[in-house]
Amino acid sequence: MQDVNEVIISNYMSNGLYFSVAASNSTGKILKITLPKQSEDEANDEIIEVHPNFKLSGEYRDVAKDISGIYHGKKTGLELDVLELDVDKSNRQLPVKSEFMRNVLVETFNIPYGEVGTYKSLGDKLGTRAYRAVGTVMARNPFPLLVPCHRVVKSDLTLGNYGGGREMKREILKKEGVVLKGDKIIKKYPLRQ
DNA sequence: TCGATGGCTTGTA
DNA sequence: CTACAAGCCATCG
Repeated sequence: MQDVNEVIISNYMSNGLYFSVAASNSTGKILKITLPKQSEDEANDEIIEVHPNFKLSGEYRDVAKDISGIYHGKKTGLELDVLELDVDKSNRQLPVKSEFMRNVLVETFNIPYGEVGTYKSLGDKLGTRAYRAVGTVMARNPFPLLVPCHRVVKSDLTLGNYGGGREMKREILKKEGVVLKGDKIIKKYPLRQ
């Protein structure tokens, strides 16, 4: 597999919020997704920071639209195989940095719409007690929304932290039908442990 | 290489 | 309910 030399950035705007996705020009796989931003530049800049060689194109606009949909509470038909999940064994600018990171991201992807998992439940599935390390993977998730780290909460069912802020996490979960009281999920089910 | 740092968890008070 | 300590272990500089 060759290096990522150039990425294709596509955008989508909805309700004044801008989303960007970056795909590899060689494999077509998604390398990075941004959370909603106030402007297109702001969204693009987050990607360009990591991938300075880029071109803008509408090629992945449909993907960006789906990402925007997830933010607004819709389900997505996108599958895991749109993502670049190869582990970055050397210095190839790939987003997934370790087997551990890949495993955590895949497990997170499998948390269904409207359900939640916990940092602990993910760790347990992977046979590790490195719950904090699970949180670190969430914090560095290159594919927010599509890999639904917003559905990963603390073991006491309070929200925990989120890259886009706790408020954003709460709002997305509410749109998915998760019932909260303050920072705590009160509805016992649906709940994925 | 090794210590510091985390979107955490559990136990104790 | 809050507060703090200790434990965990992958990652980063």
